[in-house]
Amino acid sequence: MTDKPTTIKEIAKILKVSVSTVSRALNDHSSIGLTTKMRVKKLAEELNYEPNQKAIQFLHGKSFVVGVILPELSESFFSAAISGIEDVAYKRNYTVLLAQSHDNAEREKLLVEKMKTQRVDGLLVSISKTTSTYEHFDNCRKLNIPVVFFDRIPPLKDIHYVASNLETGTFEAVNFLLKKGHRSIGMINGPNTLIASHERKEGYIRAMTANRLKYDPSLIVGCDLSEEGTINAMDIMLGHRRKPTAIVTFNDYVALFAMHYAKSVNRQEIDFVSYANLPIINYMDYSPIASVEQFPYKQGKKAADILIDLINKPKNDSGTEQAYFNIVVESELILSKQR
Amino acid sequence: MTDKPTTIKEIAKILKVSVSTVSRALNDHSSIGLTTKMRVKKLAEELNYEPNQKAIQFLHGKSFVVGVILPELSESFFSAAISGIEDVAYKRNYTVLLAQSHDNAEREKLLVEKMKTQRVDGLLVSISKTTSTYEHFDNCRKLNIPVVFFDRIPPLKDIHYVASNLETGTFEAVNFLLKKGHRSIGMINGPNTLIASHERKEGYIRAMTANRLKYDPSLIVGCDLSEEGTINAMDIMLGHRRKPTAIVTFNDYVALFAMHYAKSVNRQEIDFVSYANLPIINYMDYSPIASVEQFPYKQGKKAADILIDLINKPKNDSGTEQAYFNIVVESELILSKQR
DNA sequence: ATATTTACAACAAACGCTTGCGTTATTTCA
DNA sequence: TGAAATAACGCAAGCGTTTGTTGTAAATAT
Repeated sequence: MTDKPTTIKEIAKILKVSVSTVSRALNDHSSIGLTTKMRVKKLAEELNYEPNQKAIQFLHGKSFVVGVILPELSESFFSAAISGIEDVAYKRNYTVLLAQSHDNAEREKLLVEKMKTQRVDGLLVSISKTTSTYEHFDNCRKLNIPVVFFDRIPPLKDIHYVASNLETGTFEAVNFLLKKGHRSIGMINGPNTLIASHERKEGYIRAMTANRLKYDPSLIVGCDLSEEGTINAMDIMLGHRRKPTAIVTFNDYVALFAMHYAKSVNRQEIDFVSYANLPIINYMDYSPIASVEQFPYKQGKKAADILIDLINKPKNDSGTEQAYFNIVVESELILSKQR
Repeated sequence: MTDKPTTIKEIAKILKVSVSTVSRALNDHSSIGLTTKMRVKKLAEELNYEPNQKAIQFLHGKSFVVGVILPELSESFFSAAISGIEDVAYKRNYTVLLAQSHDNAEREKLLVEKMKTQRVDGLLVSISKTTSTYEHFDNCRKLNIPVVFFDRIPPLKDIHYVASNLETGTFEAVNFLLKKGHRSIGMINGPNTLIASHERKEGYIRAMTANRLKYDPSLIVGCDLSEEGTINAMDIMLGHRRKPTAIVTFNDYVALFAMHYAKSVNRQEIDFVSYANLPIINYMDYSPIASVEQFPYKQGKKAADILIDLINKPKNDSGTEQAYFNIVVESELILSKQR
């Protein structure tokens, strides 16, 4: 039946008016008579007319689409962030083009390329673990596509980003453990390439010194975040001469692996503190006693808002100094519910 | 510097050739001389030329975008499915426009509308828990936008879908428990509105009768999948006169709640079997002894493949009877690794 | 040397829609 | 009654690309 979608032209022909009249009628332009307006709208309705967005986008050079590139949707941090992004995007009449890099720098590059050819109006990016070059993003700037990074941000100047400050949350976490009486606190940290690893370390150190305790670097061990890596780290922890009685882990997965291992070697007395990623971890029998919450939904919202603002900002007229949004969302220590 | 993106026209002007020549040169058309080709390509490179997809899509009336609407990304079934969808979409040169209904029928309707105005070439949908009317999808057909449902499919004739058959997996699960010696097996099922609940029940019944055992309907209790609902169901289970020694739960969340509750009332001896959703559940100390795997990644791939085939199929020339793809992915019982 | 093919490139239309401007009637005011 | 204001609509350009057709020179065949 309905083969090709109805066009404005067909309506015009049937009603024996010009296409411009139809267009204006549909857009409630003031210079169109009420009767013609009605006739046009009625027929449009009947014919199931839907304006061809492709044509309109093409005409305006805008797509009302924001691209989102993130490492892994299955990580609940990101799926929560996406919800935030979606919510503001829809509220502001944008749609979301989503893609996962699967923590692969190559793929990430490819995706940026794809987004570029799709001519998204802006890009929201959380970079992959393995990304070490950043030209593909510069490239976007050349095409006037604003980029806002969130959570996993590259070590660059002159970028827009939204990220959480893990330093304060970590400070709170370590401080909490100290107040609880722990004196030897271990930390299973992430790879040094991540800014987040440094922030955690800083928070740890600050908490120690704030409590007039000596900071023992050997109590912080790096880890590639895999299960094997975690077990290696745990072996170091458990064999440490200072016998840590509490451990701060890089994320919930690491916590899970670590706790599991601790239990298997009968060291269940160790207290764990982690960073909130997995909602279900609270349902476990042996779970972290506290978590540093990073508010992914809020971060997503914020980032999307900034991006869309950026998109709609009048072009930087050569003279105007470009301002960069650097939003830091404070993290917060949340004590686990007693179960 | 670079304000507006470079166009083919500018290249033409600079090189003093026609736009068509430039276009053909860039597309390696045979009727363009090698030297001009080179000149054009070189300049295009220098000017950072990127073809304006909006214009191209508009011209062809195609967007090379498939829309995906699903309930919740944070459910790992869906995030896995998305990965499958993405993979085939990219391989076949499509991009993915994603949206979550958050299990809200209203929002789902809205999203379909949005997808329609965005003129996606096709739609992949897993309907929300609360969806009960389906006209919004019919609407797509009128615009010649093919729709393929996956996993959560509506009870309609004449639709394309990919879904898993939970009946066989459930049969295997119950059968497995019976072979293991259990004689009283409970099932915490989902709401009756879901087809999946029925399939589970059917599988349960078939396994019982296949083993010449009487089927006791009171051993299957419904549940709204919340924690409270699960605890209610568990109370019924635990108070049942036949004392179930094994329980099949609707999904991993329910399993988690149930196991936790079982442990808290010291009934840790009960064996659980669930449906695989959460990868991390295997890291728990007290976890299901087996899971029914539904292969979300595979389902996603399959669904996307069908959709894109549909998109590229020559239009149904009035006479040709439309064929509907109804793909069933068999589920499979996976025994948990001994840990 | 003339006719015919070949190689290369330009012209122009088309996709659906918006919008500045021009063109009619019709009304309003002096 | 004539001039100017107003209302209602049509014309046509333009957004960036692709593509069928046409044009023109050089190369080949006769």
